[in-house]
Amino acid sequence: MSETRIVDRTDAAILLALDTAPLATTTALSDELGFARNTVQSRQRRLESDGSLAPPSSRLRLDALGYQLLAFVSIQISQGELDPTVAALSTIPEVLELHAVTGDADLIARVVAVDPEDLHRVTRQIVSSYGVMRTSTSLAARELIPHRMGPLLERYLEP
Amino acid sequence: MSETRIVDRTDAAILLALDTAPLATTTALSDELGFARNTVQSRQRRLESDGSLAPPSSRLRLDALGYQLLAFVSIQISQGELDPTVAALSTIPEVLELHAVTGDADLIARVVAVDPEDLHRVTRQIVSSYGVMRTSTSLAARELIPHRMGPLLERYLEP
DNA sequence: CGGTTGGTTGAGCAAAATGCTTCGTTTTTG
DNA sequence: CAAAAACGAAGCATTTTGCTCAACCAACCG
Repeated sequence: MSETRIVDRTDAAILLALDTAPLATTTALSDELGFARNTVQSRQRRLESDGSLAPPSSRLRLDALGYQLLAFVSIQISQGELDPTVAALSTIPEVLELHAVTGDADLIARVVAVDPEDLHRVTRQIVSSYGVMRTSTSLAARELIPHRMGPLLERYLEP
Repeated sequence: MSETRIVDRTDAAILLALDTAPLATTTALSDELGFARNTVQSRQRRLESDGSLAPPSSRLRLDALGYQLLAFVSIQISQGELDPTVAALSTIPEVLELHAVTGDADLIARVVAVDPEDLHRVTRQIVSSYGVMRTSTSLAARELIPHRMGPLLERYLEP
């Protein structure tokens, strides 16, 4: 049982304040939020060491890396070959996420590419990976709601 | 045309170093990487003000928020009603992302929930949103590759 | 109920980091 | 090739950090 600590109101307030001023100092945050500096400091450290936070590089936006194309690739795999298939797909840098899903597909991969041709290359690489039987690509043409956490966090603020 | 600045080798090195030590100071980074402190400082500031980085709260992991369930919901909508539909779906906090995709579905939403019952509630809310005709939910049972940026960034390090 | 534990606060202080500026050198770019 | 932009190095006043201590409060427990 992974005893996952769960964010509380204080953590949420700090995280939301950081969204407004990502480079804010601990002192500035404690001033603004009305917490003691000690509190903000220990909370920030705890969030980091807790494993509550993904690596900082995950903040990097894909277009800032030159990747203009995002696709969701549904993947059907051979029965009982999950582990080696995952290992094979892990070697493809453009595969940003991989999920085992219910439904007609077995896996869903989040994939990026610089242009259509590049996407084709990556898709081909996926198809030819160990254990992969069939794929189906959904190209994300427009990002209608960019990844957001704010609304969930704001729930914590009103008790 | 949004003239998007693109990350270079220096930026990539800084971001990757931060993954190892998220709370590292600018001074420590410049020491470790062999760049001048000025350089690291200006790069970090530029990344933030550039819009190259997503809000810090996007680093927060879902399970740290108490959300154990992740699902991809395919959504078919009424023709020509995109904007109001997006507006309606935006009001649901559990909808973390929304993409317009090619293929049989019109939209794909990334949705979280605390438990199956909660997911059912959220799904119902999506279905009953303005413009939504039909949905199909794929529950992400296991996260096989958690969101990662590292492999893409590491490409920048070898010139 | 008394005791314990865990988190918050406030204060203080030395050490460290930051913000900023200047200047010479590269590197890029038109 | 020349102008412009980026980088490295150095210095310094100011701010922040890291750490410690003591007091306080709430929840928890035997």
